[in-house]
Amino acid sequence: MDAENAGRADQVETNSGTAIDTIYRELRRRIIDGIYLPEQKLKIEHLRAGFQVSSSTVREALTRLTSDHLVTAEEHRGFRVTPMSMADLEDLTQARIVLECAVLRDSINNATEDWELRLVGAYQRLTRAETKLLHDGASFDTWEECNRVFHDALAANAHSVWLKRLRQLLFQQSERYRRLSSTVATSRAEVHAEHMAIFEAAIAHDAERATALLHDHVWRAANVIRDNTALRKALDKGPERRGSSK
Amino acid sequence: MDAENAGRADQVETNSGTAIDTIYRELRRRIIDGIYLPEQKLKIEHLRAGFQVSSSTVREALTRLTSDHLVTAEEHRGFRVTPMSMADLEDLTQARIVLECAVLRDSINNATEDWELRLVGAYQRLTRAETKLLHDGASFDTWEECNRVFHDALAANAHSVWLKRLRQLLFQQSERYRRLSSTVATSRAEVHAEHMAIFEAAIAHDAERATALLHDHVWRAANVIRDNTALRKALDKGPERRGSSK
DNA sequence: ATATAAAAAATTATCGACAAAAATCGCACC
DNA sequence: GGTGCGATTTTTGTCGATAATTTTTTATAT
Repeated sequence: MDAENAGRADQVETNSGTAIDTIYRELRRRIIDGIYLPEQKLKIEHLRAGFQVSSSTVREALTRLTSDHLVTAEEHRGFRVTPMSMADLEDLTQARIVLECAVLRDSINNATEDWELRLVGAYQRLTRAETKLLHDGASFDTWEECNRVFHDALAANAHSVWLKRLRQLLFQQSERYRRLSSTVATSRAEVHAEHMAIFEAAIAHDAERATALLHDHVWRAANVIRDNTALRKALDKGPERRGSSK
Repeated sequence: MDAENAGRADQVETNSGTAIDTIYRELRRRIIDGIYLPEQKLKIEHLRAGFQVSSSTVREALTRLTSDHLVTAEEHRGFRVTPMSMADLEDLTQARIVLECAVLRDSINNATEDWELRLVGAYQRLTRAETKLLHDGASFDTWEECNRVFHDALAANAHSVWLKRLRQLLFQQSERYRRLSSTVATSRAEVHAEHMAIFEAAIAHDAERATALLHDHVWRAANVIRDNTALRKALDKGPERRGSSK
C-alpha cells in the first residue's frame, strides 16, 4: 500500500497568475522535493481531482514540465516523473562542469562592481546558513535556497544568456540528486570550505583558479552519492517500483 | 496587406501518431524555415482553423515549441515566434562553441570503429551535397540536411547525453540564422574546406586541432551575417513589424 | 485635435464531455 | 500452472463551448 504522497484535497492557493502556472510550479516543487518519485506515473485524472482543476490545465502543466526534463511523456501512455540513475548523475555532472565553468569564467572576465557586491551578499547569507546548519539550527531548505542563490550569483555576470539558461536547467536537475544526498551525513564543513575558496578566487578575479575549484566542487557533490553504497543501490536497483500514483 | 504566409487550408497530413505531434512538427518547420517570422503573433484561433483541429491541440503544440525556445509565451497574451537579433546570434554562437567543442572532444576521446564509419558516411554525403551546390545542382534544403547529419555525427560519440541534448537544442536554434545567411552569396568552397579539415582532424584523433577548427567554423558562420550590413540591419531594425498573423 | 473612459470585439484560459487507445481482467484451452 | 484471446475498465487525446482577460473601437469632454 502506498499512500501518504499526493492525493487528498491538496488545494494549492498561490493565486499568482494563471491556474496552469500554479499547478506547474507546485508539480515541479513536488518532483524536486521527491514527493513524487522517479518513474512514478502522473495520471491526469488523479491530479485533476487533487488540484480541483480541469484536465487540460493539468495536461499543459505537465507538458511544460517536460521542458525542464522533470517529466517524461510517451505517446498514448501519458506522463511520468523522469527517472534518476547513477548513469544520469555521472552524465549530468560532466555536463554541469562544462557549463558552470564556462559561465563562471565569463562572469569573472567581465567582473563589475555590481556583480561583486551581489556575490558578496550571496556568499555572506550562504555562510550564515552553513554555520547554522553545522550547529543544527537551520533547515535543509534554507541552505538549499542560499546555495542556489550563491551559485546563481557566480553565474550572473556572464554575457551569454544561452549559457546561463542551460546552466540553470542543469542546476535544477541536480537539485533532485542533492536532495538525495542530504539524507546521508555529509561533511558540511568541507562544502563550506569549497564555497569559501571559490568565492575568494572569484573576487580576486582569478578565473583559472576559480573554475578549477568549481570543477572539483561539482565533482565532489556527485561523489557523496557515488561513495555511498546504499544511495547508489537505491538509485539503480529499486527506484521504488510503484507504478501507480493512486 | 500581408498574406501569402500561412492561412488558407494548409491541411497537414503526416498521419504519424497524435495530432499534437503533427502540428508541433509542422509549426516547428515553418518557424525554422522562416514562414512564420520572428515576433509574429501565433493566434490559436487562426491556427486552429488552418489546421482543422481543436484549440487545445494547437495550444499544446505551441507549449511544446516553447521548450525548443522557438516560441515565446506570455501570460494572457498568447504565443509568438521567438525574436531574432544580432545580440542573440552573438550569444548563441558563444554558447554553441562551448558545447560543440566539449562534445567533439569527448567524441574523439572515445572514438570507436562504428563512430568513424558513421562519420565517414556523413562526410561523404555532405561532400557530394556541397559539390553539387557549387555547381548549382542541389537545393539548399538538401545541403542543410547533410550539414546537420554531419555535425550530429561529430557529436554522436560523446558520453554525456545531456551535453548532446543541449548541443542539439542550440544547433536547431542556429538553423534559423543559417537560413537567413543562405540569402547572401557565401563562399561555399571555404565552408567545404572547413568541413574537410574538421573531418580529417577527427579521424586522426587530434582532439585539440579538431576543436580549434570547429570553434572557427562556428564563429565564421556567424561572421557571414555579422559582415553583411543588410542582414545585420534586417535583424535588429525591422524584424518585419507585422504583429498579426491574419 | 488630443486625451480619457466606456463599450465592443477579439483573444486567451479553463472547463467538462466524448472518442480513441492502452491496460487489465476473465475465461477457455494447452 | 501457464498462455493466448476477447470483453471490460481505465487512461489518454481531442473536441467545442464558456469564462476571464486583453485589445480595439467608439463616444465624450478638454
